[in-house]
Amino acid sequence: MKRRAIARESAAGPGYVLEDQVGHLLRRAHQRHAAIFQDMIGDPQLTLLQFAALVKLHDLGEVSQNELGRRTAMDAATMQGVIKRLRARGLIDRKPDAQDRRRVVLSLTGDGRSLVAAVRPNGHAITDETLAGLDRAERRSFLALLKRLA
Amino acid sequence: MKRRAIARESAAGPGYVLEDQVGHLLRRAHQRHAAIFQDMIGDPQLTLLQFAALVKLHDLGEVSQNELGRRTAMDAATMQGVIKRLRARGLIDRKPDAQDRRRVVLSLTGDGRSLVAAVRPNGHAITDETLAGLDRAERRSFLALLKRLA
DNA sequence: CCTCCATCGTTTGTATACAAATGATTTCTC
DNA sequence: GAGAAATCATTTGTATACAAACGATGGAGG
Repeated sequence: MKRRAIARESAAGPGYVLEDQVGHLLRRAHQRHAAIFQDMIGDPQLTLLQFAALVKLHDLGEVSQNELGRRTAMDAATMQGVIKRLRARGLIDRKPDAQDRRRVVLSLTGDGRSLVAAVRPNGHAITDETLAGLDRAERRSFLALLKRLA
Repeated sequence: MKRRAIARESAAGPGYVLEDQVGHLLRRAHQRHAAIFQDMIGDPQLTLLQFAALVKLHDLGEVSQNELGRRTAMDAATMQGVIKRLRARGLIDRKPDAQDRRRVVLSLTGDGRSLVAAVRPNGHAITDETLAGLDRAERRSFLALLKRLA
């Protein structure tokens, strides 16, 4: 049965179905999550990456821009834009690093801390909604496997 | 034990760790897959979405632009750009739809078909490399769960 | 047959993503 | 300690992503 199916696919073509590919499924799952995030985060202006940068910066206190990028999986050029927009909203401060003059030290402003306090709790509901359809055991299993791929 | 941990997190903060969130993990897994794709697809100019559009168009023969977008999970504006670049490379033809004058019918050119034939086999190796680290059973399980989220 | 509504493809504007190159600095190495 | 290599932040250029608004067309209902 299995063998027949494989033989038929090989004859008819490469048996490559776009909808079954990990990459395509990862992309669609991420799309869906992004939509849920925008719906539920509570601040329509805030994007996924901006939220990630704010939360991480809140946890770290002070970091250089590139370091924050590494911690949030953004490259330097992308981080550039994200930080620029967060600074424009007055959520982030920057000052030169005393030890290393190449670096810029980032930190949250009062508004930034307030916003994190206000929206971070929504993160749990967003995660929950993203995983809706999976039960407890399935979620645990899925997250464990996904973590090994990331 | 579990209760202690939860209580401590609630006291210290929301217990929201960026690295453990589905959204962040989905994003990083997709990033890694995209890098593997660019490495292994065989045509450095070809992107993930362009590949998806070509493969889907190969399977369907002829479709309208919006329809192809639906089949590949791209919105109309994104599809616009993807098709424009594929047309610029001479991989795709377009002609007006006889029945519906709003529509444009897309199809692969000879070059387009050749390219699909040349690079689609690499898709399997890309999927394989993306899932490296998971054994057969884990892959099956992961893909089944991911499909339910997408 | 005519108006309302949906769909099609397009454009504009904003926000990722990342390669590649840049100038300023720091660190590494001999 | 000087030259080489690496790191930092930035800029440029290309390619997604998607909301929103657009004009053109199509279909449905009265």
